[in-house]
Amino acid sequence: MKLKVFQDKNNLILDDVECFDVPLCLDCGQAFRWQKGSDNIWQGVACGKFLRISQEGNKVTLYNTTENDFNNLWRKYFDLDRDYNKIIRSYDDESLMVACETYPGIRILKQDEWEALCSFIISANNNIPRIKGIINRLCEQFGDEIDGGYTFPTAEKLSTLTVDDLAPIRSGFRAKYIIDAAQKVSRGEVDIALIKTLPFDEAKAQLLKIKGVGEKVAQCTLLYGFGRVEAFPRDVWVNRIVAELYPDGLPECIRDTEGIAQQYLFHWRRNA
DNA sequence: TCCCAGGCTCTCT
DNA sequence: AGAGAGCATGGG
Repeated sequence: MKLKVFQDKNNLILDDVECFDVPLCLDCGQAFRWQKGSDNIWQGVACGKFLRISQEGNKVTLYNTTENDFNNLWRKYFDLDRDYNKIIRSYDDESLMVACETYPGIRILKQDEWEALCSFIISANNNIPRIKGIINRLCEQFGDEIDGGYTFPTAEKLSTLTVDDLAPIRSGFRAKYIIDAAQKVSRGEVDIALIKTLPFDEAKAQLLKIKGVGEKVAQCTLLYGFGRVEAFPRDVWVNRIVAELYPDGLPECIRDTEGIAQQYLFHWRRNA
């Protein structure tokens, strides 16, 4: 995309953005920590920074942000170097085309690997408002304060806790899974750095060693945390879509970008 | 009140 | 290997 980037005092402006709907990206069920503040400015903590961001038409404002931070952090986080127009054009499946036309601004956020893993462990058999609540309490209790928000607690930090310590976040039966994940990741039994280098199936196998991580959570972690867009997480909504539209298999055109197609379809079906 | 939620583990066939 | 119960909690 012919993205224009320039500084306006303390703010970083993006102009002529394509296939980028900031509120949609931040609130379509892939990340759980962004909140809409007053005056339509969204705020949250990611990439170790507290960010406020807003959008009017094709113009996006990242408040109090340098061009360095944009290029080093946010460009990747918002997946701005991927040509979503090209991907959408490559879809020749009718339902998928409708989904893309309806919600063309969806992008796959490249979140922190550990945060994505932990977040989708919490997502199991849970609803999105409650997932957000649990994760917010987790960050407030055990993360570090940073400007207006809190960082996501590290695996090292959480590995020192017990299930009882997590009672205040009210995560239910998932607490023991969070602890197991934190312990395995912090001691390198599940090695995030290694997983980045592994082929998809081997990477998934590593994640499946964690209690509370099954097929769906592993796929979500690989998609939203590791940027593996060939992942195809199947939740109840996606399963409905597959049963209704693709009973004989997924369309050929989504090969290698299954995860992106999945996100369009998920959001489309959920809001139908 | 009841059903369900971006599922997983454990147990029983 | 495949099916089914149980799981904590709270939003709608």
